[in-house]
Amino acid sequence: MEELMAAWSDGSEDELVRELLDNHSPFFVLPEKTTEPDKTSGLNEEAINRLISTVYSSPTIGDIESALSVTPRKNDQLQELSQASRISILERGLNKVEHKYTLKIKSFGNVMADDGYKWRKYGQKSIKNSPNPRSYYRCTNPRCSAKKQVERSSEDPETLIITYEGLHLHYAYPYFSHDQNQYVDPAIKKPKKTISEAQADDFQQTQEAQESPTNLTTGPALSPPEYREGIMGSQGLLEDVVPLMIRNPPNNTFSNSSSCSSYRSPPTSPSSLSWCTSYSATCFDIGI
DNA sequence: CGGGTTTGACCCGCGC
DNA sequence: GCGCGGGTCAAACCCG
Repeated sequence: MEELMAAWSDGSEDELVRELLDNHSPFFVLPEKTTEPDKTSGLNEEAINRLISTVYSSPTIGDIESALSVTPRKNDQLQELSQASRISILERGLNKVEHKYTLKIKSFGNVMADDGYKWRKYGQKSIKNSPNPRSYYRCTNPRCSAKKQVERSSEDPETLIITYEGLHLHYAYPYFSHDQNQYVDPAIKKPKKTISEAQADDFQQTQEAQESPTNLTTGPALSPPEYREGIMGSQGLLEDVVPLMIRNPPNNTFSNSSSCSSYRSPPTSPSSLSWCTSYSATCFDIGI
């Protein structure tokens, strides 16, 4: 496992750039061209360069904020919710420390915060001087090294502190779902309930996660049912997040977080870039 | 049964 | 060297 982790953190940028330059790659949708009927002809040099530079640069708070300020939705209800969520996100502060992003959010009522990714809990530790433990999660996709830590603020028990590490912009919570069944494409098999339900005692943060990452795109036209059928079948969704998400410093100091975008499984999909995204929700269960 | 959680052990870096 | 704290592992456990 270690080896694997190490392995996929090498040469990721090259991989990415190659992918970016591939006009036919289904995994990248350039921000301005997403609505273009014919994607293959829609890529221009400028856009490519922009993406490439994006890949090679670190994300900034500004990037995230601007991403969050996009309103790609036509769905009124969601839009409304999103708006509120976005505001609350930005107000509460998103911080970047080193290569980690920390997000503080309030757990308003039974609103559940969900980032649309499926996480697996792999540890929990009690924190010194705090009654609340910290939970450790990692992306369920074995190819993804994205991790997050969730803990409750000691000052304000209502506030959750989520620290994201690794790719996939897990550090940005674009939208929060209030309603269980938003965006559940009937054609899509409903994801099984996860983690959350089982233990979302505190915040009852249960819900599907269909909506979130999609909205991160700076592009105008990505809609939620990007979650095409085939949970494992579709590896996609990179288009959901790629403009912001895939950013690694060129040097190796950040190596351990380049995984998602770099690893390729030889025989299967040529571009297993971000299918880390699953639509199953994850909730914050911060200990009990 | 398979997948996810619990939870104590283990590892490792750091300060003394 | 030692203790401490944060992070991870992994076996046991739980649950649909």
